Amino acid sequence: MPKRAATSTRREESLSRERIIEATIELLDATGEAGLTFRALSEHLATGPGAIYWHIANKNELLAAACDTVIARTVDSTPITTPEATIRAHALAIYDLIDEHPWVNSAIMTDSEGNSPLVHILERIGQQIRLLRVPKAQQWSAISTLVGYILGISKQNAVNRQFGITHNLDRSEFLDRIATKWSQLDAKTYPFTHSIADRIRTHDDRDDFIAGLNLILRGINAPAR
Amino acid sequence: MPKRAATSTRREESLSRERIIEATIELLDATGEAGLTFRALSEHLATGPGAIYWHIANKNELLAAACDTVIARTVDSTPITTPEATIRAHALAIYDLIDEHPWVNSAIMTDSEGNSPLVHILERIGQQIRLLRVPKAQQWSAISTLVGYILGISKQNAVNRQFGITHNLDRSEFLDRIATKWSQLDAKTYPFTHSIADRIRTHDDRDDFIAGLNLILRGINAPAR
DNA sequence: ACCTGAACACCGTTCAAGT
DNA sequence: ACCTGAACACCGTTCAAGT
Repeated sequence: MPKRAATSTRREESLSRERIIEATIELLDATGEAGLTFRALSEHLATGPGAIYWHIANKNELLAAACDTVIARTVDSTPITTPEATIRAHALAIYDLIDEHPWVNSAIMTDSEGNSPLVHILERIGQQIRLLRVPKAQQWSAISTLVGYILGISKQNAVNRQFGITHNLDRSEFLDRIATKWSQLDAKTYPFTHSIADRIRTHDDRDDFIAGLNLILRGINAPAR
Repeated sequence: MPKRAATSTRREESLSRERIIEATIELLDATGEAGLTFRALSEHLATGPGAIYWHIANKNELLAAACDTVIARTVDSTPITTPEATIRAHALAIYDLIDEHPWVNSAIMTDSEGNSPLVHILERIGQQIRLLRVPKAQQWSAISTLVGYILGISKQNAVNRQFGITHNLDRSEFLDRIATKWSQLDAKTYPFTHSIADRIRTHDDRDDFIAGLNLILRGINAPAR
């Protein structure tokens, strides 16, 4: 790591894969996924759009590499305590990461030059599954369910939030509209949706995420029937 | 429903929202999400790209409407038996639907002209949650976890499968490459990933999906600690 | 009222030409 | 070896003009 105290962008530095990825992350955070264009990125790097192709194969690889960098940073900086608490902490860290950087969504399952962002998550949570003394035969379903749940919910949450932002909707107003719509549904054909219409107004997505996580952890710990 | 025995496309019929959506579904199934362009669609309908805008606001609405149609059909044609079996049946039906029509992925959370595809799923599964005698206070977390899990995993599965198809990878070959990559990781820093490298070779995504579903259902039925 | 299709303002990617 | 930027083959969307 030869980089040191590079607070702002320096133009004199030559192009490099690392520098391109750093600029990509900045651009994605600043302008969102739609804002990442080769023209904007090359302008940010004070070069031409073609120059980037010397270091990176295409847009997919660019996104994947940015994603991998950001996931690794998050996992590495989340503390390890007791198994269940560590799983919760990592789950929430990833949830919050994707919430703040919704573009991570699109690239988390792809891999850039061989190693996928997924492995960082898999490893950390897998180690805790072992510590919970889950029998070897059930470790796979435990880990695949957990990781699938964490990524699945986090992704959806990010998409929803982003949708709200791009259509600049006020959250409570938005939920209110759904609640109203649901309570206007025919109570005979939609009795359940009707009955929980009010509940959606006060719900918190992050709390729901934790509740589901607890449900799964309870299932992992419960004796098989 | 005035349509009857319209086996192939008829040009004489005038344009309509319904006809456009039907053509959209056909085009999406035939050529995938990338294949849905206004130019291709208008050609399919023997008209110009501008004509579609008379009936539909934009591409988002087009996708949302196609998605809603296809979800409603699936939910309506899945049988209702015992609560747990019905939840499983619907979960799998949606899993398979998204697997077969991966484009559903992009639109399932949006809504077209007021009603979201989500409501169909919510209602059916919610009714079964009630029949399981889940206390009122826990119904919300149960339904949001279940629906979140079902959609989350199904979506990821569809993305993965689609990735495999567009890069035309042989599945077992692809898994083999991941397994090899994982087993080549440093066993000290990646002990867990290392240990399950073999497991990934034989795993079945649909089985994992069911296993996770069972874990959640077990958690829903288990007594709170 | 409904449809047409040229035109506009963008994309990702390529590639001859430069240094 | 690395960079430039014009050019290519596309997009979604608009809108004057037609019927």
